[in-house]
Amino acid sequence: MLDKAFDSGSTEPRLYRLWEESGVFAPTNDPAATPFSIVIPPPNVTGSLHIGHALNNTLQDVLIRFQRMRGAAALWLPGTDHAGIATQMVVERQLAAAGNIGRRDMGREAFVERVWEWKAESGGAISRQLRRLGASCDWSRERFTLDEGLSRAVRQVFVALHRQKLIYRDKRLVNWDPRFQTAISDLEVEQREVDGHYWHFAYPLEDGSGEIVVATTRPETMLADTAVAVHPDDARYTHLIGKCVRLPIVGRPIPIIADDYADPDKGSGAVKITPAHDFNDFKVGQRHRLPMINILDPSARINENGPAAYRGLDRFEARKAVVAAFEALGLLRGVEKVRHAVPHGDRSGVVVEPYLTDQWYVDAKTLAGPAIAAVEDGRTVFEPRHWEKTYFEWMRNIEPWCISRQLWWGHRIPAWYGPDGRIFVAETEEEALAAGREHYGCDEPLRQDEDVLDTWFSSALWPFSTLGWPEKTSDLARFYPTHTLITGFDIIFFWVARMMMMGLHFTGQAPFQRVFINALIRDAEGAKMSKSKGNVMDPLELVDAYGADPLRFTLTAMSGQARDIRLSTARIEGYRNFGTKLWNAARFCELNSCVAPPSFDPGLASGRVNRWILGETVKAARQVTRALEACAFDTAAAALYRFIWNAYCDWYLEFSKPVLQGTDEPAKAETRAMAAWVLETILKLLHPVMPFITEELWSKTGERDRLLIVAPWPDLPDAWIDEVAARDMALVVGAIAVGRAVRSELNVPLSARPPLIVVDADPGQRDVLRANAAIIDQMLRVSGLEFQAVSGAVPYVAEGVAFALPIAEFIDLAAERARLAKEIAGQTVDIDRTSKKLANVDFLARAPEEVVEENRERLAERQASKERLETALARLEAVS
RNA sequence: GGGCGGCUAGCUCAGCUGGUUAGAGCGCCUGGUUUACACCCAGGAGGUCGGGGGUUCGAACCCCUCGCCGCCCACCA
Repeated sequence: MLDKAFDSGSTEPRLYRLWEESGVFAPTNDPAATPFSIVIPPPNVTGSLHIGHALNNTLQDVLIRFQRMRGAAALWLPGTDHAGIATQMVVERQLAAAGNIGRRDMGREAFVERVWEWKAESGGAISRQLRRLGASCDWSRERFTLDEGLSRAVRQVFVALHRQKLIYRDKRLVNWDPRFQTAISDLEVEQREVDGHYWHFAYPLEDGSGEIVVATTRPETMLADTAVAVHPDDARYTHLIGKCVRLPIVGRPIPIIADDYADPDKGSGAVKITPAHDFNDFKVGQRHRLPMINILDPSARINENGPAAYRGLDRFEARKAVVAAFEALGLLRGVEKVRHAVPHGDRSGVVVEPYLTDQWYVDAKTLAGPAIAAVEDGRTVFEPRHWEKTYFEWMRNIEPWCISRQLWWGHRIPAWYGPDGRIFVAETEEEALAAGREHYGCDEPLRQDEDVLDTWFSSALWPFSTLGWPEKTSDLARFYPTHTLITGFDIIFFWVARMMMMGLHFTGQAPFQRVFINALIRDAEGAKMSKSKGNVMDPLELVDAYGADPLRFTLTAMSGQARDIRLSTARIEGYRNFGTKLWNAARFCELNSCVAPPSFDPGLASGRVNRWILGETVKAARQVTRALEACAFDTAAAALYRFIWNAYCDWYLEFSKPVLQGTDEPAKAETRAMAAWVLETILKLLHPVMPFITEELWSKTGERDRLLIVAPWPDLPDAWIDEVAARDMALVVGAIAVGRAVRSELNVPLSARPPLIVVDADPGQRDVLRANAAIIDQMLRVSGLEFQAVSGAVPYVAEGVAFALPIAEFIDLAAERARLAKEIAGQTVDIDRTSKKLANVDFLARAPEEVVEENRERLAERQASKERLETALARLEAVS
């Protein structure tokens, strides 16, 4: 006997263990099975499961469970990302909290060892949390981006790209994060609106003939100015081009140059040029071969290139000092407050500085070509399609990708430097030394590059490195390219684009056929969830409170494509109730000994009600299947909900009661079998979204030869759809539903059991109603059918059949009059609209014939019911 | 400045390539101890589909325009 309700707390972990131990998460070895693979977007190893992960991984799990049941060799490959900066931060913070010495004092080797220790202790949290969600990943294939295999792939890719001149070392401006003291890529820079000032400074002309005014929001950079630019056509300044100004404070003469970059409409029209500390100025500096003076040290303090009085000052202190100096010199020409966007490091949160350093770059432009083409010609399709625009936009304007990071945790760059600075790029130190020997003619000591690679460099290889590349493994042959990638739009640039580039370059094939972009989760008010706002919803707490299934169903149902998801517990509660509803339906079946014998062939069922629910089941299965094929997860969830609750529970099980409680044994047997068979089918169809409750019911409602997780997906023949049964049952449903509304509106007590009078129906309809009299009796609470009109009965129409309920003694005349008037008004509106349409010659001439015909039938039907209602109203008036 | 998405019932959202009276869940109101289920059952109220214009026999859906809301990219003179 099933318990009163499903206990998720005790059942879910038990079932997950059962699945995992049964080995069903690994793809089948059946060579005939079509491979279907997904690689997980590897969460940061430092991470814990947040609600976004819950959504993303639920959708992946729905898809992989669906494919597994369909018989595919379904592989969901899990793993984690070493997450350079994030992880290094966590461990450094931990060291600090424990009062230990810092990273720099520890030294590189000891620190990295400490990070590995940390990883061993607490790095697996997110994998455990994914299990609680029910994620059916193949844990035997779990990968980590710093694993030996993946590291080897990274080195090989680096060396190959270097050899192909697609990786190179360059001295240019980078975004420098002074807190972490590392370069970061453009994508890791986040613009934040802050309050600041425009300071207007006068630079005196060297010959004393006047001054030129420039404006800046970063006064400290003037210490590194090497020119002032004006527009060549700016009449105010043409006479000054070629002259010099004497840079205040510093005292250096710098030229006034002509460059289009200067915009006559902005400020004074003259702009200070600081090539070493501004991206635009850098280009101007290159054009004019200006000196590049770097005045900042790695922590953004003024270095030895600044005036003595400023050395060692933090950039913001230096800013104040520079402004004060200008004021003291009488050269401050104005200050305005401005609110402007300032670049910040997305991890560190501090203002980043354009900074002149040597770094490694990937020639992204070249790699982007094939990646753009693959999406253009549809080898890879984004879902929803509009994200392709975003992808193209970025890919077509891509900049060189700075891949070196001045960190310790990550893949160390496989480049070695000789005593003369010559670079040897090789996969191993031995190879580098050998190359050095060949070059120098003797053994020379080489020093490996201190830097590590951007975390996203290894992630870019994820779809093939995790399958064993560069080895030609059977997994690689079988599961690459992967089928679908499910991820968030926030990492289309960071990750998806780069996987496309690397995948195509190294394997010749796009790494996935389809990229499904899932929405972003917000709180019930629409705010982005963040710890600082305190509005985060912890998925594990939600699992504790409601179970994994309701959370999964909620996320699936709300995964509509084009929008942010606002999550509320009310919704989760609703789907918890849905699970309970299913549980109780199963209890009902159990109570009524509903089991489907192995020999049961639903197609041979003869009962009208059974043939009807069979057809509905086929239709529901079609809908769910089609929706999941198309990643229309919300549509699948809606179809399941409707079918299970509104068709199976509300109608079919109610219809079955008179039979199950009756004495017609053959009918009883068929209904028992059908009820059980449909329930079984429901468990299968619902399993991808609600795996736990369905697996539990599967095991408790019948003798099973296998787990539900590997049961075959329902593939039901259309021939099982019986349109006649569907039409017949629509009549029964209509008679009951409309009749109930009449009773309720007229406040007829439930105890009243009048007969149901069938006023006007054709013989076939009468037969249907007669055959279902027991159902109608029970559900409409009437006492049998009568086929003779009685005066004073309250009429209603359903499915074109006229019914009446003799309930005169209960009714309030005024209420009934109001009801009829309202009904008539409703019909009148529709009749007017439809007849107007049919009177329109253009409509008749241009609308398709079937639409015209539909409207004709509709009009006739409405007019008939209106007449009936009017007659009834007239009779009522006569009584009163 | 460039681009994207959204604006449909009190709330959260469905409504595919234009064609019945625009739907669901939650909430609300009314009535229910019908032996699967009160995490339930039955019924009900509630929307000029952001505004305006256009195309069309016909527009929530297509076009134009305006208005909000959100996001992405660029911008620190």
